[in-house]
Amino acid sequence: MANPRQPDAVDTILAQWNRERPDLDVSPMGPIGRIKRCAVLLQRQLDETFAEFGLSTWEFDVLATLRRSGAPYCLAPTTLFSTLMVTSGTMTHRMGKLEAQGWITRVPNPGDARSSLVQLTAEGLALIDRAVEAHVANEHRILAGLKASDLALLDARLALLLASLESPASQ
Amino acid sequence: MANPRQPDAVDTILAQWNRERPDLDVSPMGPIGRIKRCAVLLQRQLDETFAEFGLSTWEFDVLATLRRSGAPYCLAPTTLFSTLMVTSGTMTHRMGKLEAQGWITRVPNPGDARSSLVQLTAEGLALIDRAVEAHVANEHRILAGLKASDLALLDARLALLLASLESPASQ
DNA sequence: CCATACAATCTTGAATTCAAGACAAATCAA
DNA sequence: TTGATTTGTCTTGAATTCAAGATTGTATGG
Repeated sequence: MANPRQPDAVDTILAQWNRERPDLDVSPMGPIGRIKRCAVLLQRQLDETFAEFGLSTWEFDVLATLRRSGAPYCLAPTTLFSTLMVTSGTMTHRMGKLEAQGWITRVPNPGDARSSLVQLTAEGLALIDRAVEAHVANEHRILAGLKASDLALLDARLALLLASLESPASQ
Repeated sequence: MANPRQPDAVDTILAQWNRERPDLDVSPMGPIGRIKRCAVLLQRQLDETFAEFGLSTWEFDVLATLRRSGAPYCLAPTTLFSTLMVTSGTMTHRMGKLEAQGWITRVPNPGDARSSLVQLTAEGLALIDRAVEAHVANEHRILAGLKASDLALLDARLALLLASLESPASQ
């Protein structure tokens, strides 16, 4: 009926479970397994472009978060770690590394003496502006194998799922 | 025109980039960012069920891979780490932990003295059989917020993307 | 048979992450 | 004001992972 497609790794997993545990309806493993596997494979390809700029994924993520926040490219650590879905301890470690590289500096937070603010340096800004151009081009290349209509459908349904996962009810 | 939906974290990111770098077409960040974010949020919810059985994700993954391979639940380390997309060193470490827990044993490989085979113990088999039932139920619950038709569309397009990412041409 | 290449696994050291708790500053209640 | 609570960040220690190289066994070509 619909388009036949080439089998992927998840089809194999589903077939194995259906043989071994026919009492279970393992169909949710399809989308969940594919999301997980796509995430890993996508990440590997994104990393290659980051590496061309001497960046790891997490370095790119922090610099990009500061960049897209707009001038003066300055955010509180709490904003950064909640946006990036990591713990505060992880963020402390990341800021130390990025500061040592000269890509960010800490500036005092006039409104709250418990924290500093994190700001892109001129070097950090120049780097992330170049890196994000290559990154976006890379993403276009990675998705070029899909028709625009399929990509739009995929994105719309991912948005539904993400909204469901982000809603408090699902916690 | 189409269904309005509630905005998610990725909508915010796209809006920020469009404001800061209107020269870039950042639309691929939509699906790629959503896949990454869904993967993280899904994983957190899956972990809660694994924890009920005293399992971490990677422990579940190894035991489940052995289980779905069928009797005698026995695979070579190379099969395991390529299936699970980790390095051989990671697999060595994992096998040590699982063996210490008594969930797997190593049996000699009659065909190749360089390797042993890894086999589920009776305890490991009983554990993973119970855990996978809860895991599948949990996955059903997690996806219950989506209509079946949306889920089917999502899965079909994810399969297209995954096939594209798994094909050698995309490496 | 031997040398060479190849394959499977393990070891080592470094990087990254988190959870839990420590600590200081801010906020709130009275 | 003062004490209690909350908030923001950092520290510590353990867990997990990978890359690179070491080790051992297998296959292959003379």
